Amino acid sequence: MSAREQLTGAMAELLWERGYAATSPRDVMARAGVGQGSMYHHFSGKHELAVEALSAVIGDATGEVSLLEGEGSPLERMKRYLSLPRPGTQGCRVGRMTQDPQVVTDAELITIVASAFDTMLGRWEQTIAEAVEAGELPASIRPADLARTLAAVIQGGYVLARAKGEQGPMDAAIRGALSLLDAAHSAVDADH
Amino acid sequence: MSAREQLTGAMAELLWERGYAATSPRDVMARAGVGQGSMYHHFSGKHELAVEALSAVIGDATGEVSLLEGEGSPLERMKRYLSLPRPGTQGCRVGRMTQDPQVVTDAELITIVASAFDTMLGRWEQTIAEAVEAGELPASIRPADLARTLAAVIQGGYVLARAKGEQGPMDAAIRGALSLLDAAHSAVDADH
DNA sequence: GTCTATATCTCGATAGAC
DNA sequence: GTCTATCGAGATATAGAC
Repeated sequence: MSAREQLTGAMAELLWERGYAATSPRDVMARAGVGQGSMYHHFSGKHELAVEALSAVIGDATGEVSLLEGEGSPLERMKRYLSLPRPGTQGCRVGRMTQDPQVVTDAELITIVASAFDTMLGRWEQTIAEAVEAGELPASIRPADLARTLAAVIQGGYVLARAKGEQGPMDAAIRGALSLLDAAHSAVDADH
Repeated sequence: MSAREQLTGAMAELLWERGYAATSPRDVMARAGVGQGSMYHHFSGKHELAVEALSAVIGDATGEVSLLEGEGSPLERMKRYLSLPRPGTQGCRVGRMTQDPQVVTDAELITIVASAFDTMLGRWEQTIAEAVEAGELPASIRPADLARTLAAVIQGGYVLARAKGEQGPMDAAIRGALSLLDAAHSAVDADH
């Protein structure tokens, strides 16, 4: 593997483990097993390295959201995506960035994060709209709102899990959301 | 105001604006308008100053949760607390800490954060249980799960708002949660 | 392309004058 | 109690040999 790939891979790992501000170029080079000269040959500095690493991470994460477009009814797909295993105590590799002061004030980095969320929210919105049209959820549900609610449950689940240092709160938050969706589904049936 | 109070106040502000790791003793002293000698006279260092500042912040936040115990039916109280104004783009002063690598590895700080969430989740759980008993929510709802779901919506709302740099996603996430609660409420009516 | 050596700054803390 | 001076370490980057 080339030094460049070693560096972006190490940066991606460290962004997840420690965030951007807390990761030094020295940390990245040590984990990549590469000298300082290599790093500054391939990248202008920490910022550029993070841009490339974060873009790769977000490519993976965006791929996972395609589970919202697979087989099954819209509501089944929503529940399936919510139920994906998520390592709560490690935090979300994307959402984590929004709490890093150096990321939020870095126009290029925060734009990458924002557009990743836009993509995800767009898929959520579409699937929820399909569920409403199919009569699986009440017409009172606004897809744009519920998309943000469900994305927030996942992001907030990471926060609660990290606060406790346990997986439990993440799983509980998801279960609660599934039970609300089931209840909402019952409500639409009752109207028919 | 005493130098000590200036220092804890300044630290509380900076913890919110920048987090713990990104706040240096120098920053705190500058904002407090106090010299280095004063700071190390009153506190052993950055850690102890943060413990005192964070404890004060959490005292305030915990007081706000008492809205879950005021007047009105359980479901009304839940919706009222969810609807409190929250400055999304600034982030949650408590939840923010969980993404800071220096906080998570500091046993005393993360314990303060964890116990704050425990207090809040306990009040949520009790109010939800009351709503189920009162027939405002279906019996299929597990209070411990839904408590974490609704806390996660708020925490996740902050994440989405910071990603976009806008208040909108926070408000949308709350609206979506309220609409799910309303739908769940309709479902229990239908069963009677 | 990759390395080591070095420069400059800031961090978090200590020393000691007043 | 409050100040300034200073320390040792690490962050981020540059210089220049190979």
